[in-house]
Formats: sequence, C-alpha cells, structure tokens
Amino acid sequence: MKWDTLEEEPCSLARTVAVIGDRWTLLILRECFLRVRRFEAFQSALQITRHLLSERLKKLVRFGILRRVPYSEAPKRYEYILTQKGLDLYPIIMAMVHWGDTHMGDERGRPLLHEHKSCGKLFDPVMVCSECGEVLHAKQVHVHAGPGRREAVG
Amino acid sequence: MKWDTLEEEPCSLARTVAVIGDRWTLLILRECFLRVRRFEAFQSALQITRHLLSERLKKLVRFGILRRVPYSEAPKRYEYILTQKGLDLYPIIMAMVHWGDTHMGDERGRPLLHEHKSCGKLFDPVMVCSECGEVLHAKQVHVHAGPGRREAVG
DNA sequence: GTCGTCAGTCTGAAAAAGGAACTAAGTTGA
DNA sequence: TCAACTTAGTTCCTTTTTCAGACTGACGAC
Repeated sequence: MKWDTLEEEPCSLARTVAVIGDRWTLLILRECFLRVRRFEAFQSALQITRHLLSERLKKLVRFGILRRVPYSEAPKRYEYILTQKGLDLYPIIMAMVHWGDTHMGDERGRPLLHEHKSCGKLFDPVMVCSECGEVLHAKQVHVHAGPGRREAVG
Repeated sequence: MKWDTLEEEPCSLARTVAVIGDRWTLLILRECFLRVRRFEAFQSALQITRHLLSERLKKLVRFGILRRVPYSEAPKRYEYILTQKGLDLYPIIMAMVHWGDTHMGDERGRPLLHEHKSCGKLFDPVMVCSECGEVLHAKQVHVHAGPGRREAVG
C-alpha cells in the first residue's frame, strides 16, 4: 500500500485514511467541530507548527472537507468552514471521542459532555444498524465482496 | 501538543488519536476486524514494512487493544487477537468505512457490503443518541465542559 | 542438508515533522 | 509618521519517522 495511491485502493477505509488518517488532521477536525475557523485559532489551540497547519488545511480544502471563505477584504483574510462532506465526518469524531471517554479516561472524569439539543439530555453516541436499529457489534456483522472490490483486500 | 504526552491531554479525541491516530494502525485494525491475526498475513495484506508492522503491533498490545497469543509452542509463534477494548473500536472503523463509501466511492460501487446477522439485511452504520435514539447531527449537539477538563481545549 | 515458513530485527536512504525566524498587508495608537 | 501589533502564511534548517530490503533464528518438509 502506497500513500500517494491510497485513495484509489478498493477499500473505503483506506480512502478515508488517505484523507483524515493522520494525527494533526483529526485534531484539526475536532477544532472545526468546536467552531474554530481561523488559522491563528487553530494554531494556538493545537500548538501545531504553522507549516503543518497550512499544509493540512490546504489538503482538507482540496478534498472538499473545508471551504476557504473570505471574511475580510482588506487585508484579505480567510476562514475555514466545514462543508457537508466535512460535517459528515461527525460520526467518526464522536466515535473516537466516545472510545476515548470509555477506555482512556482518568480519575477526573470526562473532559467534555455532549448535550443533544433535540432531547435536551447528555448522551453518548451509539452506532446502530440502519435496517433494524439494533446496536452494532463486530461479531454480528458479516462482510461480503461488493461490486467495487478488485482483489482480496477490504 | 506533543506526541509523547498526547494520551494525557484533557481531550478524549487526543487520547484516542494517541493510540490509533496513524495510517498504518487504522489499516492494521481493519485487517483485525477482517479476522487477520498473524504477522505474515498483516504484512502481505498491507504491504507494510516489517519493521513498522512490528512496532505497531507492539504498541497495540501495549495499549491493550490486541493480545499476543501463542498458537504454536515449537517453534514459538504468536497471533494477535482483538481484546474487548479493541472490539470497541468497531464503531470508529465502521464510521470511517461508511464515510468512505459515501464520499470517496468510484463508479464501480462499494468495495465491501456489510450484512447484519441479527436481521439478515445489508446495512449502513448509523450513529444515534443514546437517550432518544434519534440520528445525530453535529449541529444538534451542544458541548459542555466536563469534570476532566483542565483548560480551554476539547 | 537445503529449501521453505514464520516472526521478527537491522541498516542506510528518503520523506515528514518540528522549531523558529521571516514576509506581507493592513490597523492601531501616540 | 512611525513603531508596534494582528493575521495568515512561507522559508530554512534540524530531528524524527518511515521505507525498502537484507538478515536472523527456530523449526518442518523433502
């Protein structure tokens, strides 16, 4: 598997990893979901080098996950806003946060709590089957080759 | 943010990223969920360098995501099995696969299809609220500081 | 006793990340 | 009007990771 062709692999996980599969990108996305939009804000929140931040933002824009929108004409200034494609990453981020809450917590408790505006309660994200609504477990899932599969990889 | 202290950050996403936030680790986990268990099998499925594979497997064992279990005494041979902590990563992997299916697909269709044994149907994973069961959207979630938060990071 | 298998380790070259200073365009304030 | 500040980057050099591939060691099969 080569990084520069990872997005062409016949595997949806590999294609996703090609886009968001590195540490900084995931942390940048966290900030996006916390309503951070500007270069300096990302930089000071994450202590990422400016060089890397610049690279990662460009890549996220190239893949259509963020949009670079001007918010000031003179001087020209831009902010980075999640597109729908970017917003659709939310389940990934929430699944990771939930796993961290469950398995990497310390005695102080959770860093963040999430409230569902629709029902007003603090919640955890749960992954269910789109067909029957039951909670998903790895052992309850059987994998079949789909039409886009070329070879013996997932 | 420093890599060697990432797992101590007061942020569950950062802690998760500290463990599985790199390309190879995610791809190795995909193979684990596809029932791959042995060094040579990982190596030939992923074309990862043996050195890196060895490192990543050690790290996953150290974090309690895989268990290194002997399957032959002479010669000593081991395989790598997902622990419960590892199995709990399933929603993350599935969320990534689903995003890839939705946003990174090509004309040939999906590489893999998933069947839910409980209901017998091909399904997509859906993330819902643990309290009301509604589908989750980023804009419907409000974030509060929890007891484990030290500073202004998520 | 040589070939093959499995689970790694070692090594040197290439690529990526880190750290810090620098640029550029405008704004504020004295 | 000139110095200091803000924002969004870029450039340069060092350190760390990753890559590609050879090598090791224990055994089994022919």
